[in-house]
Amino acid sequence: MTNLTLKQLRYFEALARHNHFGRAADACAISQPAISVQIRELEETLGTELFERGPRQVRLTNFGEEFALRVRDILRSVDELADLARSSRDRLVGRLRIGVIPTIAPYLLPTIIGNLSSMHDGLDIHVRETQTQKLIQELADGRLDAAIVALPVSEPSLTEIVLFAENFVLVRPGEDEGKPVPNREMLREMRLLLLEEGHCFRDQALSFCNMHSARPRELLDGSSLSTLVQMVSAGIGVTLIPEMAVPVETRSASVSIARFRSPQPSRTIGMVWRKTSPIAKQLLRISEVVRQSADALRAQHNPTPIAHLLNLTVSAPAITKSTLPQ
Amino acid sequence: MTNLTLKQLRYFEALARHNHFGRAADACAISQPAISVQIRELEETLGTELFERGPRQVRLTNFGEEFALRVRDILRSVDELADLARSSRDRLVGRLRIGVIPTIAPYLLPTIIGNLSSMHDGLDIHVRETQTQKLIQELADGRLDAAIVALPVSEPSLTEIVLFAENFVLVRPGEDEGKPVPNREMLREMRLLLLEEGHCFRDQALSFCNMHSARPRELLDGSSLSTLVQMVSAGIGVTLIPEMAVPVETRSASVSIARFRSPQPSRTIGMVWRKTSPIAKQLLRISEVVRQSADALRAQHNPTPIAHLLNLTVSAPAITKSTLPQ
DNA sequence: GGTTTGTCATAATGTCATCTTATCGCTGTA
DNA sequence: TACAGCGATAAGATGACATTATGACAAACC
Repeated sequence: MTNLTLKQLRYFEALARHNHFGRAADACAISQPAISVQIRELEETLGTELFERGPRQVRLTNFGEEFALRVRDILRSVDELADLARSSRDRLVGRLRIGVIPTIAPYLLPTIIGNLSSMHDGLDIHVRETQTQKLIQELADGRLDAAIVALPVSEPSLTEIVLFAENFVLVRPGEDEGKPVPNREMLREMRLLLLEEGHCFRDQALSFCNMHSARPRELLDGSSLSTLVQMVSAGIGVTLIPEMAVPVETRSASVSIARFRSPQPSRTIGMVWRKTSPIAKQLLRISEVVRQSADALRAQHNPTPIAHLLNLTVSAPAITKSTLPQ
Repeated sequence: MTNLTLKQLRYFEALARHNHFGRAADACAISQPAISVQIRELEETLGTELFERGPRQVRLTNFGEEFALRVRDILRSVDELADLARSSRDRLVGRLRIGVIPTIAPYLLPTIIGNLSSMHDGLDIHVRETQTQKLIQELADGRLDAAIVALPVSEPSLTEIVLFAENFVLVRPGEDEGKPVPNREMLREMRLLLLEEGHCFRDQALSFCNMHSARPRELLDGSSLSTLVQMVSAGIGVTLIPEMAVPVETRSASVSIARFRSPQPSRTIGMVWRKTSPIAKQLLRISEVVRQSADALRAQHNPTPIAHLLNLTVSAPAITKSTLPQ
């Protein structure tokens, strides 16, 4: 009692079509005994005769007719499987789940999603916005396909690719416009507003000041860059924000923006995915799109484009300050 | 580049369910390398990865998810095939195409169809009413499953089974009621109305009179027994009809019915089907139903039931005549 | 009426696919 | 660092399936 095989069903279909063992065998590019044996085994497996073998002709039985209808359906479905695979071999298809940290998401995502959607039309993009730690966990769990975070992540199971570097700028109350830019030491004396625990950007900012998260609340916690900027605007303190956030966050706040002297604080933004991800190639291509989107975005607000390589020491000739019109 | 196999799809489904090669292999009652190899080959065939193999877990890719949905559909359909076969192994199912000669059909069919339908509820019965020659041809061509005809057919490729024997009775104008029953010789002198060429009953009647179809139209041709009886009723001649037709055909005609003295003319009605028919067993059972239906039908109109065996010489004690009320 | 032809079934044998056992290599963990 | 879990790989054994050759049988043809 062997099992049903697709081969048997294919032979059956051919025989049902030709009503002739020899011609069906030709159609299947096999010899006549091969099909003969396979049909017999199929019938034995089923426990029913599918064909009525007359001396002059072969004919489907009633049951065979019914069987043939279903078999044709099945074979079509199976062939569609292969088609489906072929069509999605190179094209990225289906759901793409991408995670982004909150200090990037609002500024980069609209552009990225627009570009990706227009380039891969069958793609539906799910975005998850949360802190690095959770993103990495979800990535590892397979609940995300990729994440855009600050590097390095240093997970050996993940591929990291650099997208760009972005500087941090100082956000002060509007009336501080023109005042000398504080250095790190001075910054430590000021009331520095930062994101709450868990945000990588908080750690990056603290790191710039040579402070560590152990140092408790001399500083206030804000839940978003937007909140921080609003608090600065209200004169509560100062904060750092990534360059990319400037256009959006300072639009409706009376604050002044100042760049630090070299070495400017900065972080590297990159994209990560599981090394085992089967869409690694496509993700690499996507990372290109993201990088270009980011470049375009920053060029749009920054007449002097900033090199985006990590190990770059810019000796900024002067302070570039900009207080954007609200 | 091997072909897709049901086995591969089954293994795939198991792995998709368990996300674990070892457990999936257990579920399939095979070793782990077997499933490992088959999945790899499936992926090679498709040209796409179905699973993402992490160090700690195995997970479906996006495409794998889509694939799994379709595969489950396919596997279910395939399993249904086997179920279908099992359920129709003994039960007669689907279409039953049965042919009946015109001198039987109107009298027997209503009962037969009723009985068969109620016994096999999935059965849809197609009836073809035409002359023996065509029935046999259609049977041989596979356009019919069985036929009810007068025996013998003497086709070596067909199985014949006797259903019953039926006598012929003489139909005379109503005013002949009570007149002596003619014998064969006398019959030849009378104006004998018969069915047109091609009906077996015509030949059987002629044969009884020791006439052969070569003998031309001393006699008129009617296209149905009903027509013949109506013509008799109009005084045009006499005719023979099978006993079974009496109740129906003499209902609305003023004719008298007379039985012949022994040896009574008779014919054997039987059922035939291709020896190669896969439903031979079921047809045999059906023939039983037909026989019982016929017996019941004749008993209903004939208080003295007539033995239905072929080689039977009945010395009819008297003439049983019946002119039924219209 | 024997012979030929067409057709499917069966037998013998070879080949390839596929399974099993044994083992490796990697990864995460005690 | 050693160990345990898990999947991949290798080698040998087994089984499925193909091919060629041949048989059986009925139809068709001298």
